[in-house]
Amino acid sequence: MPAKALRPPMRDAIVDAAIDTFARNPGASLSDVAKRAGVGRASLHRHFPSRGDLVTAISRQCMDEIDAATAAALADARSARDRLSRMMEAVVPLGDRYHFLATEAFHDESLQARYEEDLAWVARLVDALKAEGVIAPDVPRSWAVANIDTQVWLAWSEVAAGRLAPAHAADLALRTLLEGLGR
Amino acid sequence: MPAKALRPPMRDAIVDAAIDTFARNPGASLSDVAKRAGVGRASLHRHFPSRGDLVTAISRQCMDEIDAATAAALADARSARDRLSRMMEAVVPLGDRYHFLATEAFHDESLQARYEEDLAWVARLVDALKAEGVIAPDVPRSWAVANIDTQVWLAWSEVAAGRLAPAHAADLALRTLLEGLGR
DNA sequence: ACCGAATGATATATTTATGTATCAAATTGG
DNA sequence: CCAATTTGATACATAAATATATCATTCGGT
Repeated sequence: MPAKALRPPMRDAIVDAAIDTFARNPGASLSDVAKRAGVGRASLHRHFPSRGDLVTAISRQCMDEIDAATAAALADARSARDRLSRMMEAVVPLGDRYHFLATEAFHDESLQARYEEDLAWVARLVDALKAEGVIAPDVPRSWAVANIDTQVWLAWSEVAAGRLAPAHAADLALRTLLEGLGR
Repeated sequence: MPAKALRPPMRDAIVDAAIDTFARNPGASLSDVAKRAGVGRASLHRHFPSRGDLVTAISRQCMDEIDAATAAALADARSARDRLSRMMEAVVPLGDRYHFLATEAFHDESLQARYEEDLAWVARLVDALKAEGVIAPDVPRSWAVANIDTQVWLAWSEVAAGRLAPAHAADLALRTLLEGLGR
């Protein structure tokens, strides 16, 4: 009877379109975003007075989605390797979100802090993977972290380009990380 | 006595500065480029009437440098694996150039064709690596190509950030491609 | 020292993106 | 069906980047 949010508000459509647009072209104009969202530019400004407001909203949304997806995926992981595997599977479909955060310079202080927490989480995951012998000890931590980021984005790109199925892409990304392309 | 080109012309300084600037921020303004090159913005417009002219000049320069570096490095390579290894070592120091080309949409037709040739070269290299058993047969060609591109850029980034020495970065990139981070 | 070319600084015009205001039309909720 | 809100279209203002033109100064070659 309450029937809250029966119709997803225009705000969400704009945010989705903006993520999509900015992932492909970080310098895209607000007209581009409005066009992709199928709304007038004026309406966009009603929901997000300035470009910065939109970017902040996007950032928060991306973090929310990624945090939620990983939290669910990691619920009953039993090892670091398991956590990596589940994380990749969960995050690859959100690769555009992930990439947006990775290339965005945050103006909002709380978002900045939250993002750095996520980075630190990956760094700790890498350490745990080393402790389990999954990642070699002589691989620099920064190299491993950068590669995890990259493989997620790469996998998403291949899916978005229609060259790979989501599950296959995530599998290839994980395999490339842990065993390379060899054999 | 001819003493041609004793002092590198300002044109080269601008191109170098532009590559550097655009690699870090694709949306940088011409003022940024001029500042980094240490020249006036008016002088920049004398050598490159429009932004497009500058971008085209950069693209050509990047391709020239990369083609020259790889041609030299591949002179006496005896296997596909050898070609990959030498190519990576040669190209990682030019990673900013490489990445610029990979993210640039060419307006010039001849540059577009030349770039696609380079892409096709990498694709053939991947096929040869498969034939040698260096790359597994079930790895999609597009995945391998994308990973080679990415590892070059990643290695350069780590070098540029001062986290890795050039030789170490190229080695890690090659190893990550062929064996992953594992063991 | 002189001359010509190239440069930097400055001014100005043009374009593009951004942001604001207004209003008629459409959609929603009652 | 009606009223209130929301939307899209339009017009307008502002800011930033781009592009062009001018001129005094500097630099290199002679």
